[in-house]
Amino acid sequence: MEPARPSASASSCTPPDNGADTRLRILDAAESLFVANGYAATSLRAIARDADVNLAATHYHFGSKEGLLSAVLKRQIQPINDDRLRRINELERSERPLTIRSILQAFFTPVVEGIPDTRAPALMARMFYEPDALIRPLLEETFGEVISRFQAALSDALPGIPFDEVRWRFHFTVGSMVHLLHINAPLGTPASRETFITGMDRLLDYAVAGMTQACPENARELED
Amino acid sequence: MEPARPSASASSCTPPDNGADTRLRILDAAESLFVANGYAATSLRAIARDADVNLAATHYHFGSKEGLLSAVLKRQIQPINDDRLRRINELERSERPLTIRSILQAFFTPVVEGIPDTRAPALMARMFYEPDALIRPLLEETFGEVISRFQAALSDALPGIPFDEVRWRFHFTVGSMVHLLHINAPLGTPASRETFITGMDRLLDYAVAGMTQACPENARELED
DNA sequence: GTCTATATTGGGATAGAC
DNA sequence: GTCTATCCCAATATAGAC
Repeated sequence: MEPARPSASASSCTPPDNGADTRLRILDAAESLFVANGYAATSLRAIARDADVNLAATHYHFGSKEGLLSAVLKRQIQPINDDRLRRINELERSERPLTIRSILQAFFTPVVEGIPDTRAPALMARMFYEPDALIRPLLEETFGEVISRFQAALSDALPGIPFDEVRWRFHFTVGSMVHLLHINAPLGTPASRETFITGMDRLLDYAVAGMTQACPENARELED
Repeated sequence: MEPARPSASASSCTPPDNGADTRLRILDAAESLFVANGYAATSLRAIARDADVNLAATHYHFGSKEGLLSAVLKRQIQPINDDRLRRINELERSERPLTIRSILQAFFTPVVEGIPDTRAPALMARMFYEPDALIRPLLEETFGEVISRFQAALSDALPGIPFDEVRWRFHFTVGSMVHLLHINAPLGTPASRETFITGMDRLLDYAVAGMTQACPENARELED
């Protein structure tokens, strides 16, 4: 099915369709199937079929199913978390004290702005509650720094609230977000972008209210 | 391993250890494994081993893996939702208008009060985001009535807020709850009960704040 | 780097003795 | 109702030709 490329284009020019393209096609297919069916129910055979590559190619490029999952996660979720850290750092350089709203915006926005593409939110949601034991360390490695970083920022911005209470409230906030990601991308659907954006806007209001309960003067500080 | 029961106790008296016990042991084992590893990664063979029954018994009693899952869900989650409906109905008979807090209490409390036992929350959380296609209709059948019932009650109690907005806020509330259920019972751990109760109390405050944003006078109406 | 072919294991489901 | 034994299929992974 896949015609061989002319050897003239095999140099290091723009069309990279010969070797490295297989790897990308596997990553794309694996991502779609993991999102649609979960990790356990997705077979390497199905991935190879959807990617239009040979089964053995999956092992050649990623070593194992677990290695493939790790690569899929790293490609999509790490950029989001890196962007979150970049935003919160920049925020703390520019203004102090931070508002709850601005902190949560730094947490939510990188998810909305498809980085690197729009399937990232769906993948994030699907992987978040995967029961497979091998996924837990991957997730804790991926999200641990971001969570504690934002917990600290939120605690600074809520000086009257015990840290334990802040931790709980942020926990609920994360749950609300993951739930939103699930509903807009439950079964591999392309996640109608306007509905998703609307949901994220309302999520911000909801989370600010929940985080700042009993101190409403904080809720709209940034609303100018 | 399993010694035969004396035939004297084979009558319809209290100790039902001969025939119907197998069914219960399968249900218990399946529930634990589904919670711990998810549906796809759990094999009937593992269930039969843990239940100390023969593999064929799982098919005899439940027909298929899917039938077993359905039975597991029905046993644990339906009582919770029935209790929710009972509470909201009773609430609407006794007082009007309802407060957001009392409605959400009617939604959360049945989850906390282990009905019929304490593994129900963990099962509920695990199944909520299962990707397997066969689970979606089961869940929509199980939760659909409860969700729309509580959406309506919340909308009645928030007369100034458009129904669509109420729907979104309740959606986030459900997400927070499911996330809490996951964290206290992520991998088959027995879900330390005091931590879980603490979380549910704080979840109620958080959700009331989120639901009643911009109308804080509603938030503590029932706090007498 | 990519393929065919295969080794090995485990899955769900069923038939038929007891 | 419960067991043994088995069918049939799919899974991950690998060896070795090209």
